[in-house]
Amino acid sequence: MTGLPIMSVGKSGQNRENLRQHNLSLVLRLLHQMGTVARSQLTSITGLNRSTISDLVAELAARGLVIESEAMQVGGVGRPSLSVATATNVVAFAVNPEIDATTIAAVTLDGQIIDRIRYPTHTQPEPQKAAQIANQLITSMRKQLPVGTRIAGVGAAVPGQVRVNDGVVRFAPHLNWVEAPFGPMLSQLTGLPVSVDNDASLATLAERTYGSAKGARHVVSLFAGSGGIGGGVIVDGLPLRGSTGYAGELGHMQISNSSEVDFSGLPGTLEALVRRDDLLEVFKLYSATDEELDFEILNATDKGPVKVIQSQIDALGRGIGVLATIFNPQMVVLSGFLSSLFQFDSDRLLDVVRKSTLQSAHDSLLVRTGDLGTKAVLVGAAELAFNNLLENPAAAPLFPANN
Amino acid sequence: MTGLPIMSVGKSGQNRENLRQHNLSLVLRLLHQMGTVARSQLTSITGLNRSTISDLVAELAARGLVIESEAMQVGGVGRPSLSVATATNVVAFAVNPEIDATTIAAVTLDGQIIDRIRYPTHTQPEPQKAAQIANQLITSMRKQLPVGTRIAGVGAAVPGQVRVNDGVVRFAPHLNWVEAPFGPMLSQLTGLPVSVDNDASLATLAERTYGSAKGARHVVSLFAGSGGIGGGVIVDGLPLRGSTGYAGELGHMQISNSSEVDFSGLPGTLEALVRRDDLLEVFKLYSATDEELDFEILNATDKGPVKVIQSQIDALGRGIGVLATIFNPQMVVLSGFLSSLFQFDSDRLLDVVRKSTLQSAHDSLLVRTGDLGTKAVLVGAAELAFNNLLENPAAAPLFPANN
DNA sequence: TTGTATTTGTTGTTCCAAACAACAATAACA
DNA sequence: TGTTATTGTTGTTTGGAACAACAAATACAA
Repeated sequence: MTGLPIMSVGKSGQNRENLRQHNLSLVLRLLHQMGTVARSQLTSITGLNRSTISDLVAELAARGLVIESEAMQVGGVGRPSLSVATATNVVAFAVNPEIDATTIAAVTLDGQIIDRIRYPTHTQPEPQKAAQIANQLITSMRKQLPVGTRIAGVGAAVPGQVRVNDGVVRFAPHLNWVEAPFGPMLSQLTGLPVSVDNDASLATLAERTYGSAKGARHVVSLFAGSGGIGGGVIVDGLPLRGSTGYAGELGHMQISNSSEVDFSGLPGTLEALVRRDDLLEVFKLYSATDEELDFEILNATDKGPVKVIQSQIDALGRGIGVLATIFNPQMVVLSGFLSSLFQFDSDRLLDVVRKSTLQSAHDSLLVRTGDLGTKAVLVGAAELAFNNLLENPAAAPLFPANN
Repeated sequence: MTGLPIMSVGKSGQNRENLRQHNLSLVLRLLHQMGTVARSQLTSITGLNRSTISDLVAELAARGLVIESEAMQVGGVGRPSLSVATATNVVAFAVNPEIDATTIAAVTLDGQIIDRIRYPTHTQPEPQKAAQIANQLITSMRKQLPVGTRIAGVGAAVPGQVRVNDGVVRFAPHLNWVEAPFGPMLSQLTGLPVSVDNDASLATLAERTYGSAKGARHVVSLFAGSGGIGGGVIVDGLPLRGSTGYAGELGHMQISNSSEVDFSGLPGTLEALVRRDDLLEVFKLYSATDEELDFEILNATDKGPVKVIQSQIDALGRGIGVLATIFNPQMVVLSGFLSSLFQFDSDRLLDVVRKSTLQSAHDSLLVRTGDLGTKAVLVGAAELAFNNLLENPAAAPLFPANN
């Protein structure tokens, strides 16, 4: 019972530096999420003293991360409080390689996309090629950013399973990538820190920070696109990652005895039962944008399509029920064509959910559609890139846009 | 974008008191988990300064929570380090009402059960009655504890869904309790603080702290008894509770199209497919202890029983696969007769698990049996009761055993 | 046995971030 | 115009962790 240190608490003692870092991080995170906040609000939200907030904001301003402006609030008694906002010249790059295109965006510290390029490719790019494309796009975008812009880093959202620690894409079936060190490659090329994660997990993060799950502490999200069904989970305010970073692959959970297999070869999973291709087929389409598919679903009346839609709604409902039972979240967020399914017959979906969910967990459950659409992945990827800065505002490096 | 505070960070700014509290809590938690630790180890584990550890330990000793003793380590160069251990006179009571008995235990701060009473009942007790029984047992046990013993509180492990915030048992099918305020009742009777949680969640906590999942940060546990299948999840070192406290009801997740229903009326769930009663029936037993059932399973050779066992193994494997895909845990811990199923044919179980788990999440997955057996629930309940003390060693109240 | 190197505990001092107190600034309102 | 309420600012206080110097206790080599 003695001897070996059994726990892995890893230097979690708190000293003065941690204290300051924690508070700086807290203030910057609040501004990051809320955009503009009065200093007096910061004191009441954090519980810190007026003078402490003054000091913290001054330090953040000195580092060029926030800007103090004249009071904007009107109506209250007493001296008007100064407004604090995130600096507009701090950005992160978001990278999203997909089967038919690679997209790049520049996102500001308050979550606004200020620039965006979509670079179509004929075939699915090799990892090395995708990294080169991304680097070129970033390089050219970097030149066009306003002088004085500073870059926090790069976040990549990949449709596949990602080892978050080292930025290696373990398996991305739609890109045909296996054990691809995309993060290190792109970091090498750009000279910027690169973080990589699963696209659906990042979209979830974006919905939590700016979208329909804003501020929620317990969220399950399902995200469907041409690349199957992805998922993301927020537990107590933080993304669920699991021991090696693969947690949240909600599309691949088996919910039925069906022998239909998904893109990873598992039978009876949510992804095997709720398939974009099956919808396209019944609508006699070879390909369609998300908007076109949405239109077809919402206007479906023929028996064939309706039957397929209903069967997918039923499977989706069961999946949601399982997740709600396991996680007891405040809400479930649906994106991509899943929100079309929801809107087609929300009563049916909610009914299936109710029948598949443990009563207690169902009581306060909300099912919603995502707010951010295709922005979610990019904003989420930028979130990932901003994380270092938000975690340690005093020490995280910033890079010049043009040198 | 301004105005309303959107986030719910709730006074999370850190001040000096928090700092001290955090460090006291950290040290006490380490001792709680590791039993006896050298002071020099505390410095290296926490990263705090030697003199700071000295100060913290002195404060904890002054409050009677820890004891410093002579150096026990031998062999090293240099001055031997003093040993620090948790005080032996601080205990929590664990309460576990079940269908046919109510069990009480006194557990020390280092997780040892020093006293235990099982009080059989003929019928399932009403909440009020169960609270009275528990109070009587606690009162009599309180008198027999050594003079000077101090009590941190009471933790109750209930086989059902518990609203952790207010100690109300929302639904416990085996006890036939609905919306029963068991926590407040017992607190009223005993005059002690009472916390309540689901029994399987607490057993998981115990396995994480002292059992086969000791020190693991990502654990899924499945726990089977006469009351169906319960579950518990540890995410990043902390129990998963969900937004209203009902998370982790893993037995009630639908994994198949079967129409068999579980105790909560849901069809096709893990609990509906892995049933103790089905095993008893095929063994032609009316009732059996866990040990008897374990013996029967491990020695089964007849075609009928083997077939049932195999079918349950297959369902269990699928359930584990779903959970491993969702949570990507380091390990899955099986307790109760699930460990018997595992031991009967571990190859078969692991094979099913492999086929139901996303490859990435399967790579580093361990499946283990629980170490603590029936102790787990009681130790876990005591953990719950100790939580206040561990969270804030300087402020949490302690109560005398005999007055 | 003695001396040296090594590690740990102890004590007094230093340092730093947050709290606090007093005052100035700026609004609403009577 | 004076009063009240709220917020920002400045200088001081405070508490807890780090630090430095020294003492204590061991292993090991000479």
